[in-house]
Amino acid sequence: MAADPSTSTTAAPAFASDANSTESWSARVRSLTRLGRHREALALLRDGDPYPPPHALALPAAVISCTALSLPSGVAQIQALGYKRGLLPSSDAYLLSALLSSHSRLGHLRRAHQLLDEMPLASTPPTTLRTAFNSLISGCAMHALPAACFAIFRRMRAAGAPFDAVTLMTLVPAAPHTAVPQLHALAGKTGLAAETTVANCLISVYARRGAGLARQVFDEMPVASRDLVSWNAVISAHAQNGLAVDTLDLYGRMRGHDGVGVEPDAVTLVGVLSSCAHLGARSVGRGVERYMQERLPGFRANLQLCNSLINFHARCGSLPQAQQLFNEMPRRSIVSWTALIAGYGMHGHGDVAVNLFQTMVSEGIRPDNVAMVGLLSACSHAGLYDEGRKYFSAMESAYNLRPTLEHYTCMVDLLGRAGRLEEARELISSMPMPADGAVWGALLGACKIHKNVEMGEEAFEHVIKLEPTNAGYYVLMANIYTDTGQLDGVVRIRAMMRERGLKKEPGCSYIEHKGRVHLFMADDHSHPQAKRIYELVIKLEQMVKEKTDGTAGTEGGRAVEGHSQKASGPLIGFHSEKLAVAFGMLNTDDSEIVVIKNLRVCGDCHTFLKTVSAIANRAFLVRDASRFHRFEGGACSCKDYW
DNA sequence: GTAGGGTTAG
Repeated sequence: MAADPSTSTTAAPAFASDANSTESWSARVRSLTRLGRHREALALLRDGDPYPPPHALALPAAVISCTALSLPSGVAQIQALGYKRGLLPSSDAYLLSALLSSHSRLGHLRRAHQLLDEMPLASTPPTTLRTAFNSLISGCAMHALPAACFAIFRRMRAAGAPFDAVTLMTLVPAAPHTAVPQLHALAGKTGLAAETTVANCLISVYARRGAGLARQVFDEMPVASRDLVSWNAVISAHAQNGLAVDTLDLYGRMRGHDGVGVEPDAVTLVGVLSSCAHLGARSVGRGVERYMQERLPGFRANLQLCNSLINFHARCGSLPQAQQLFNEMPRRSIVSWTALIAGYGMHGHGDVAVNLFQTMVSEGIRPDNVAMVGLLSACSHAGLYDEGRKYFSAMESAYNLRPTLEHYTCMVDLLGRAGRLEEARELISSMPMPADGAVWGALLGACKIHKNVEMGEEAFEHVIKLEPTNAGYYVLMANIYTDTGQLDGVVRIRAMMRERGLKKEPGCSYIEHKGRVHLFMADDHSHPQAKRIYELVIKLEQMVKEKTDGTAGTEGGRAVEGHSQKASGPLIGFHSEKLAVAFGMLNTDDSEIVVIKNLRVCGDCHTFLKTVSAIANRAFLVRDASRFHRFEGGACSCKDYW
């Protein structure tokens, strides 16, 4: 074995004055292995003085180094040496475990089993048995052989070998989800569930199927036994399952009293930033960014963390910051590109998104399904009909990607909003898989824009079969009837909703001011400044009415939120975004007012905000459920296409 | 000295 010249030179001085006993020689091998300098470790073992022969302490390290370098013949040599010196089949637990793990990692599971079979079960100490079985189980887990893991575990118990936290930590992630509660119960019975590592493992595995059980395990842990990994696991569990508010709540607790002695790391922040991005929680996210700059100086080298930050900025209205971060990254992944592409898409800059995508491809990055969703939705938001169609068909022909339901949803949205409703419906019938609620919902949304009752009814029929409890679709259909003057239809839909006990999701908007979040619901009077806010909205309504008199039309949407039975009343709607914007106007001078909203902006509010941006000479950036609208000088960045 | 837990984009 030749030493790697680039690293062996650095190794020499450290050991130059070392004694020549076999122990210190072995210690040198072990330490090189631990440092990941595997070639040097093996070179030392091989080229060192063969007499006296290497101490037993060097052998497990040598096995690890051979494994890391994928050298099965080296492993075999060491194993032979182990037999020759009587360390095997069972007297040196460390060598045994290292060999079992090595054979399993290298995919030689039969050899691993043989080694286990040779062990004299009766005369081997239980702790040695335990590590031996654990090693083999973990090897099988690494090769995604869950059945083998459990077969060995049964054998382990039959042999009377005790299992421990490591056993459970290896089995739990390998187990089919239905078996996890049984392992959990076993952990409880044996007291192993109290081990932090076992609990952490249960949290992360439960998290794959919702946050509920993960949270329960976390909550049941004694506060003092929660370590950084516990917090990261529970925070990620909520972030991954879309529970952004709970994620931030947990983060707050971690930073406060409950997390004493635990400092967030990059993993924590990845989950937190993702939730900030979803919520539009700008001040929390900026706090995270400051924390990174102050406490994690090397964060730019952390791809995942940078990607999360790009996504955060892009989705929270700071495209320039997202772009700058992207430019400064030493290394980028497809995730970095996708976050930026989707960000430009959300802001209506479809052309930029398409250019970025082209650059990405020209740099040799092959698009994946997620990148295509970002690109197609960017085309959709910008009305780039031809590009959207081109890239959709390129998925299969150029990139060997099979379109998923999400891609079809984007395309139905793109075609439908472009007014090509028939084409959109044809696309649905050509799909190789059954359409889901989102696909039909996209068609329904397009029918709302183009006031097409017949096709809307067809889409509605499908969508409520697939998602009978999603109130948003009923509201959409009702709005189509409202817009086309079919009030009997509106009544019918309302009756359906009542019968089914469905309530439309309340609209809410929020704005951050001086580090605090000000949340507004439709027709909400709870804000301390409510009186002034309403006075301003009413005054602006009046001004807007005068300015747009006769030209505003009845741009639908008044049934979207709030008390829409007043739809026939005066043209005053206290939708949440109007309240939030008014609050911003009252409390700031000339900066851009940023509002985050949970539902789509309705046509009335859209007209209102455009006009007010001109009257008051202010810029408003509103993120609604699907994209950004930037209102300035009487126009919106969506060019009224949304 | 051996076996080993948490991570992003739509």
